[in-house]
Amino acid sequence: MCAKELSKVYDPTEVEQRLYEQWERSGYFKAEPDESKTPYTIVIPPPNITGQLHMGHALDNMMQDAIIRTKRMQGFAALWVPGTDHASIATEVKIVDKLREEGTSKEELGREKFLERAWQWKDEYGSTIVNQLKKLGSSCDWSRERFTMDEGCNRAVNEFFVTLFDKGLIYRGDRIINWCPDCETALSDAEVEYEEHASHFWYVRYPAQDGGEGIVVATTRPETMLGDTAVAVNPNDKKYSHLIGKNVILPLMDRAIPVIADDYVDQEFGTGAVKITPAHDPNDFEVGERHDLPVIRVMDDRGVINNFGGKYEGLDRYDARKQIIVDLEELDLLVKIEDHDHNVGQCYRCNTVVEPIVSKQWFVSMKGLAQPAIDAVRSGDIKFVPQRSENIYFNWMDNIKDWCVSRQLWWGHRIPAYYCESCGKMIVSRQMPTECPCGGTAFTQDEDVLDTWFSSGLWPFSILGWPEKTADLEYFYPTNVLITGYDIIFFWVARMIMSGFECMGEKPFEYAYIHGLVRDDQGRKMSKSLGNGIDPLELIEQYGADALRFSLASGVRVGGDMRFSSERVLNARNFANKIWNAARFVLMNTGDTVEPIDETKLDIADKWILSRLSETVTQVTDFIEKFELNMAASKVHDFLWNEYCDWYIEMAKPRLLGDDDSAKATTVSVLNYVLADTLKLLHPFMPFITEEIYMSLPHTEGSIMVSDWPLSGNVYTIEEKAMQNVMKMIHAIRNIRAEMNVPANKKAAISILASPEAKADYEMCAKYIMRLAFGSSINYISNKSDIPDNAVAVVGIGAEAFMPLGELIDISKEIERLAQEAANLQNEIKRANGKLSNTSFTDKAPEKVVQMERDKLTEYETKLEAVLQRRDSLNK
RNA sequence: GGGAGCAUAGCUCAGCUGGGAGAGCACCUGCCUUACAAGCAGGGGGUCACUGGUUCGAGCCCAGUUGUUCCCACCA
Repeated sequence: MCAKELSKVYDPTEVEQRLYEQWERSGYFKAEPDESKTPYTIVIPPPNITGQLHMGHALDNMMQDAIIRTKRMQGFAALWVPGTDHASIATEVKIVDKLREEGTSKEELGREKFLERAWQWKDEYGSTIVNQLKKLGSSCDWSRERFTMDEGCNRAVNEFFVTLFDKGLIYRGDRIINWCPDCETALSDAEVEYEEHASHFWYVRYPAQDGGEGIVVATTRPETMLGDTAVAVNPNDKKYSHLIGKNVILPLMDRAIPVIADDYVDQEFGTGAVKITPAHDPNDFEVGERHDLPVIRVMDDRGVINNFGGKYEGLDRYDARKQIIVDLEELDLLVKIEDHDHNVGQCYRCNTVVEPIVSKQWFVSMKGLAQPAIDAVRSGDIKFVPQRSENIYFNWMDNIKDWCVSRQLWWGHRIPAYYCESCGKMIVSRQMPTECPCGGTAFTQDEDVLDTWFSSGLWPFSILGWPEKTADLEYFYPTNVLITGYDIIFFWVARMIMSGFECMGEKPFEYAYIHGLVRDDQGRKMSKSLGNGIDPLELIEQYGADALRFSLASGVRVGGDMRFSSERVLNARNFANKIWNAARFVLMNTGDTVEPIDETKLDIADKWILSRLSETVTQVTDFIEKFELNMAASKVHDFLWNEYCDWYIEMAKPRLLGDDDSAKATTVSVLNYVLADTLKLLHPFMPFITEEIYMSLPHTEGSIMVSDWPLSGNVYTIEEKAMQNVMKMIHAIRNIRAEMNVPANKKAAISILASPEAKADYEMCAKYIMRLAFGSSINYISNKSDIPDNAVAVVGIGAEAFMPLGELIDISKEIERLAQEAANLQNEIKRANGKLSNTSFTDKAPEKVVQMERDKLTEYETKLEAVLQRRDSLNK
């Protein structure tokens, strides 16, 4: 593009779309096993097919993209595998809702037709989220896009299931599980969310069978009493010892149930007596097993009382509760009601209060699987970033319980267990068996499907070909970093680690980078119900993907949540515009070609900026390596804006306008090369604008995506230091001009009296001081006698500057100002002297620190001398 | 009950292994200085939550207190 065509304001919309299409066509996103390169692999946390891109995705994917882009430029075979998750329960809930709207139901449709609908749904909506990820600029290898329910993933699921079953690590049995009466399926413990609800304790008397007073129990769920099969007390509890072994009458049901003794009961809590409902409470279930109690399940799958609930049959669980309380009151068996806040478990998908229910389900035995996964993190084989997020992991893993993996849903991987239609024998196998030992040849597959996370837990290797031994798997596994939020450590991260060791015998990733949540500007979780969600797509449309990405990058704290407001994006947009205009300036001054940098021709300003660039390259590279993207982003930002634009470009102007062709050419080279390297450093965060500019720089070839990551270059310590002093002087001059309200367009003659050591530096920078300190002329003087009259003085390091500002100078005020400055310096000198005369400081502090203090002291003393002399000379 | 994070300018947050408190926004002053007013130059503004300790030296390390956010477990 010709420089003249660049508009004054950067317009991201057109650029982003065009470049993304170009990138996709170019094949730069693709990665193949390449023995000449080192692999670097990231697998995407597959978003749900029902999903809409939200800020969490945006953050997550920006980070992955930034890292994979960096690695690609650093010469790795960088692979980022994308895909989507079938999200069994989440998707099924949505489809069921849709069917309800249409006036039908999944039962009416039947399994086969329902699944057809589900696949249609997937085809229709699964691409939405993918297209949204593309809008962000994600450089995934789309040719490898996967789906957790595709054929390969299904093979992996069956393989894993059968292997675990054969090892005895998967079993089927009646256990207490969390049941969602709305979704009508079992849930795993991780799928239950607890929330505090205001509720009550109901104290109910169970009269003794022999007509005695009996026993009072307290309960938060009175409706479960219909299924009580005992009352338990602590064996050491004297107040109840006489009842142990006797029977009490279960009210409303008129059933005699025993009073049993069990250590589980806390004498101090409630009445010290507990009603035992083995079918509806996990603790009671265990008590029941110990005492061989009957298990009576009184609710059906919809949470409605069943035929074991006597006259309450047909009532919803909450209606039954109300009725039971009324009835107990009438019987005078309700002793009292207490207010009680109570944590209730809710389904993480539909928020319905879950019911602990005994049910026949499939379980994975976890203890054995967990051990190698725990060890790997303990030993540092897998590293969590930040390290403290390990705590969440260990806490879960150390207390891991068996995982209920069966779901009474249709959308998902069907459990590979088959039942012989002749003899009922169960066969677990990779494919439908052909013959049963009994001779039967007809089989029915288990109705249930597997927990979504059963398949996503295999993601890092199933998408590379497992259980086949593919070249991809060999080359790209284990992956390097997994980036995700702390909210799915249990669901996903932990399970991938376990399955990784089980299936591959090796960790699935080296680093688990755990980031926080994106919150609104008041620190609240973004949610649909609050309506405080910020739509990343709207932000992209308004400000551009680069701006969104940069604002996210500069906001991520390692491990912490981030507050987000669109103001941040506005800032990033302004930054994009700043870059754009810097580039515009460079291109306006650049011809068709750019000479390579000739070190022998470099000016002090060139060396300064190159030195600063080198430092920036080191830091940015380092921070990205440590996944500290916010630091990396802010370093490039500061370099580009505060050093390259504010100083270097300004210093380039007098040279570009001058008539020294060689200096002009050198300036153009440095401007271009430094800009190109800076764009590269910025590319991981702002891929589009950097590409757009990079491709228009004459000395670059091809796409920035596949350019080489910058290496740190020469550092010019001496020039950097000298330049710094000059910059300080310029700053001081601007400062005093502003103080005296001298507008920038009113130029002043500047005389500089420099020390012999600093003289050369200040002379070299004449043109810069002239321009940046608003000089009309500049001359270097050697004697105090040459100081112009009526001049204001600025004391810098190694030099003093004088500006006759004519009528603006009030001698008496100037003397006052100098006196004030002298006082400040004296204070500093006093402080430094105090420190340096403290022997414990000089003895114990590192030499470097002491020396720094000495240098400061000398500097202040020199300055003070100059200030005092100046004051005295004005006084005369 | 167990555990973790956070507390720094009016707001949002940086601050690396301890060595004179920073940025952006907001505010004030002056500038359309031909890359950029989505900008430039300058400025004001902080008892680094509190208390104690370690240290020559603490925003940073240690102990405790308060406030706040979150995670886990769960008592019927």
